[in-house]
Amino acid sequence: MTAEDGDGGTAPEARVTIWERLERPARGPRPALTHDQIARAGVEIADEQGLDAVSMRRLAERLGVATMALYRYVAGKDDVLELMIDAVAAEIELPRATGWRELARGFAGELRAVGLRHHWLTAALARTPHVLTPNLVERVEDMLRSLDGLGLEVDTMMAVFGTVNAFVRGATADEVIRREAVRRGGWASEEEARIAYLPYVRWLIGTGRYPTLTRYIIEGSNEDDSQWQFEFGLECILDGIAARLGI
Amino acid sequence: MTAEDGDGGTAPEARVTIWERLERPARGPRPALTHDQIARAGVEIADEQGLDAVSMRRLAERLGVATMALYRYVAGKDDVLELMIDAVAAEIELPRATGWRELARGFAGELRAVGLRHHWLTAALARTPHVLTPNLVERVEDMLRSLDGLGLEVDTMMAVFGTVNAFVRGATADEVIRREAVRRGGWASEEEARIAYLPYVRWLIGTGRYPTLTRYIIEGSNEDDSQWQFEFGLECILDGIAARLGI
DNA sequence: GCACATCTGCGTACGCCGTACAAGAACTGA
DNA sequence: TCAGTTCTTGTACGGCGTACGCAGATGTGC
Repeated sequence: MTAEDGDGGTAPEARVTIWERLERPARGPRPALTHDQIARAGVEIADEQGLDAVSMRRLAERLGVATMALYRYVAGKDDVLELMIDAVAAEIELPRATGWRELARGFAGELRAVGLRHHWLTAALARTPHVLTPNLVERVEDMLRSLDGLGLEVDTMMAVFGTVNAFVRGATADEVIRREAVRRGGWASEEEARIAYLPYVRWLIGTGRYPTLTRYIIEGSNEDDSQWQFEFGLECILDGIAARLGI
Repeated sequence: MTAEDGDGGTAPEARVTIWERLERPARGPRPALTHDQIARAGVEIADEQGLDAVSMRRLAERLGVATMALYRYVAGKDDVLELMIDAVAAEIELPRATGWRELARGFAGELRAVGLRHHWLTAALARTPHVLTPNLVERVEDMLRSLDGLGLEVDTMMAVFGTVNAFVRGATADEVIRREAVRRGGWASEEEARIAYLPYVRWLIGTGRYPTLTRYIIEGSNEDDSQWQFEFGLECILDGIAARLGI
């Protein structure tokens, strides 16, 4: 939260993104780090100890440089997050040369997998303002291309992508939050967490105001809930899109 | 990130949520604050200056008490976030006595409206571990009840709710991020932001690797994009659910 | 070969943050 | 009245992001 003022009546100043500053000038001493190394180190720390553990000091320590050395490569911590997001976005591998529906399925599954593998991703995406990192843009392009030539307007194509994207992010975020609650609470399994929260749940049920939810808690077979819910939702969405657009 | 260890082999300890600690004992001096006031003050600060501005010090200052006084009412900052989330969740007003589809539409629209009105909500939901606040639970119950009696299993009912919920949260998050980028960049309008990012977009287009995205940028009529995209996606989802479940 | 512009790495310092701790103030029930 | 309980507060600690300026490494033009 550095440029927080927002009240200045100044003219729209051009924002220079990291991605435009990547090529290094050929004048001074050779840099000791690359942006890739920074991104990788950040991802490692976040994977191991959570996003809050990614501090400039710890990052520098892991890279073997002084804290302030990092600021030669990034303008601030937000840039680090952006590098990290782009790094894991590269892990999204889309299937080649299939129809839009297969590609959407692949994109959804991969995005969810990445979000679960890197449990900090959801929080990072919610924090950083600039989300058009190169690797993400590349996936968007692939998705749009699969929808091209079906007689849709570009706005509609983007809406299709946006719908799938929004669902996957929301579903993954929910799932991650539940898993994180288990981890941060110090419980070994979801079962232990359920036991720990039992008094609260009992209190909820005891109020008598949530009969349907109570039925879900008691009757529901909560086996592999998340995966099944995700696939159910995704197929509904793809069905709805196909029907509405006639594709 | 207080209970971050997660390695202790201790037994599953019961977690006592705020909601169970709300009733006060009748012994000591009268409390100067209520949880409601704390929630309201937090929401005000976040609305005005963003979620990062909600610090225990600032919160206490606005309430006219010392910083540490807050800790008589909350166990830590996470509790404050939870109170804030529950406070704005109360703003979700569902239509009465309609079919599941109308109710889902209402829920979606209201949740999106709340998320846009309180632009910090998305980030808050991504940070706090415990998301079963009373007011949220109440909305879940209403949604589930509207699906009851249609011959669905409880798991399916919950999946329907989860799908709609995930989509709305994802879509709203995306929208908020875009708006926040404008605000934090200090630009007065989205048009100014577009101009500021023009060099980057030009660079993206210049690479020639994103032809379909380029077409969207050039041909797309980006008028009221978000609202239209949201409604398009929502209707597709409701269509798909109705068709798949025969309801 | 050498001065100079330029870039890199780093140490220090400032003002924030969340919150542990313990002592004092306010209130109640006996 | 007064012991017991709860509420409020000041201080302090370790951590955070990063502004600033200096020392040294590196390439360029003479």
